[in-house]
Amino acid sequence: MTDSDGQENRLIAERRAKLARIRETGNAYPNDFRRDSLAAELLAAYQSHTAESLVATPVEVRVAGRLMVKRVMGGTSFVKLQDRSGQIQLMLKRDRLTEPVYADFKKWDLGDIVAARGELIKTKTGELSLDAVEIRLLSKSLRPLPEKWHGITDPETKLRQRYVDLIMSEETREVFRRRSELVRFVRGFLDALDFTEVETPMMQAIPGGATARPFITHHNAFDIDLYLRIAPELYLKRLVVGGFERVYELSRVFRNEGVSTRHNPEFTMLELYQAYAGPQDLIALTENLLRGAARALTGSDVVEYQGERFDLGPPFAQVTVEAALESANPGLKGRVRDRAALAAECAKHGIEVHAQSGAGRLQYDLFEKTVESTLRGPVFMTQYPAEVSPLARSNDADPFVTDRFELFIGGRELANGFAELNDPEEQAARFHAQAHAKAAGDEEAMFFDADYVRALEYGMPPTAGLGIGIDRLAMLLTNSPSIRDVLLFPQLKPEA
RNA sequence: GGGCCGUUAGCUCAACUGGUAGAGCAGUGGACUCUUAAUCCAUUGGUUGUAGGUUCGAGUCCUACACGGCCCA
Repeated sequence: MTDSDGQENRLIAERRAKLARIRETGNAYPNDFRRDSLAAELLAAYQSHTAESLVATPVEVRVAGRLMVKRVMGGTSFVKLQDRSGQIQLMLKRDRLTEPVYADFKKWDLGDIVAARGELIKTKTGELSLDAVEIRLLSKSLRPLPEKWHGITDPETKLRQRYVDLIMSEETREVFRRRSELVRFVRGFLDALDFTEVETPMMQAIPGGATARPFITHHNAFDIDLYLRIAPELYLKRLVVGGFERVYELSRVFRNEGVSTRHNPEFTMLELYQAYAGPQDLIALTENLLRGAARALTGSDVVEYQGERFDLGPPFAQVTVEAALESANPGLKGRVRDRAALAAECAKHGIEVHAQSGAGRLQYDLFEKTVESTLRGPVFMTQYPAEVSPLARSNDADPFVTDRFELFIGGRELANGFAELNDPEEQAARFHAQAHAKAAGDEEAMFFDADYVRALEYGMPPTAGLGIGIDRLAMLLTNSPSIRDVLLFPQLKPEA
């Protein structure tokens, strides 16, 4: 692992010595070469041409990239350059390049950044190649690349040295191209619906909008502690008050919790708010967004994920939390709001029951434990308890629950939305209850945000809001088993 | 936090019940003017994750620790 081993030093030392010789004869890191073609463009345009037609109408091009394959023979050698689009083969002939240039090339190493100019040809085996008349070393690579055939297999090295993983693995490059495509799709989708993208504070004096432990940092000039945001929610709703009737933010949030295949301390969330809309409007929007993203990224409504198939084509099922609880826990039949019955079921599953937890809290804990992982989906779970939804509007007919929904696919929560609580007095009461729980030791409970209540007092139109975990959606659409696979630089413990 | 597994050359992997740490790729020297994981000849390279312990002898057995993976909470 460490670089200070004599062995690696020897390999690097050889390359450093080569670099030193290059420095003696000129600029070792020139930046005056300009390419005019990418590997994939050339293959797309000329792979179908015959050898004869390429001779009859010569095409001269300039390419550059990383040296990934090197097959040296006596007077003719073949190498492959890798650029952002793919790889192209160069044919290097001693007679054409001249003896000293060819001799220099033989000293180059895999990993070097190289430029070439020449005419396109077809080799005897029909591979489109560049018959080089000029080659240059643009950037010396000092560290040896992993083995060409297997690349990196150690998952830790792939994450810690993502740059090497990206050099070696087309699969990894493809995952992150698709993630980028996903984000672009989402922005286009929302822009087309007349949503405005905004940026709200990541450093907040009062973290809110979710139940989670925040990171704390310090602002020197004000000499105050600030929190990294756990959600943008309360700021986005202030903007709805201000008249941004359709608003979204697609950006990073931070939660001070452990790492797992599904969790990273910082992750990317889409949150959007739409005035004069209800939960069913956002359920429809969520379906359209997922369906469109699947089509854009995979060309199909049917997503294959870790051996399962999920059809995002038809409208997704909707099931209430209480219905799912009753079918997963027969002991709750007809007593799904009975705190004693819920506590008994919780005990059965080893769930800690706190004295201050009401029936809603116990329902939610039991739901997470006995239902969530069984939900294949896509399915919207609806009617979440008000007790665990302090920012959601209560259901008109049944104030025990809120008009909230969560989308599950493959046992994982992907989205969370609800009709927003816009009654300032009830919001103040809910904040008080949260602050009370926090005082009683619940570190994830919310703070009382007086300015947010003041904003609501100016009047917020009836609004529905939605949050979608972009990393988890990227996992689904790239068939990645771990969130680390869709994060370029996931959080790891520092190297020893 | 608990359980199990992993860590050997730059990379990918071997090394039986404890008995001289090996191979392929990469590298170095040589041959080779259409290769496709090019081929052929020769060759360098190791504090076996770290620190202890048991033993005549430890990559291998024991303990602790570090990092990672999987499962559970």
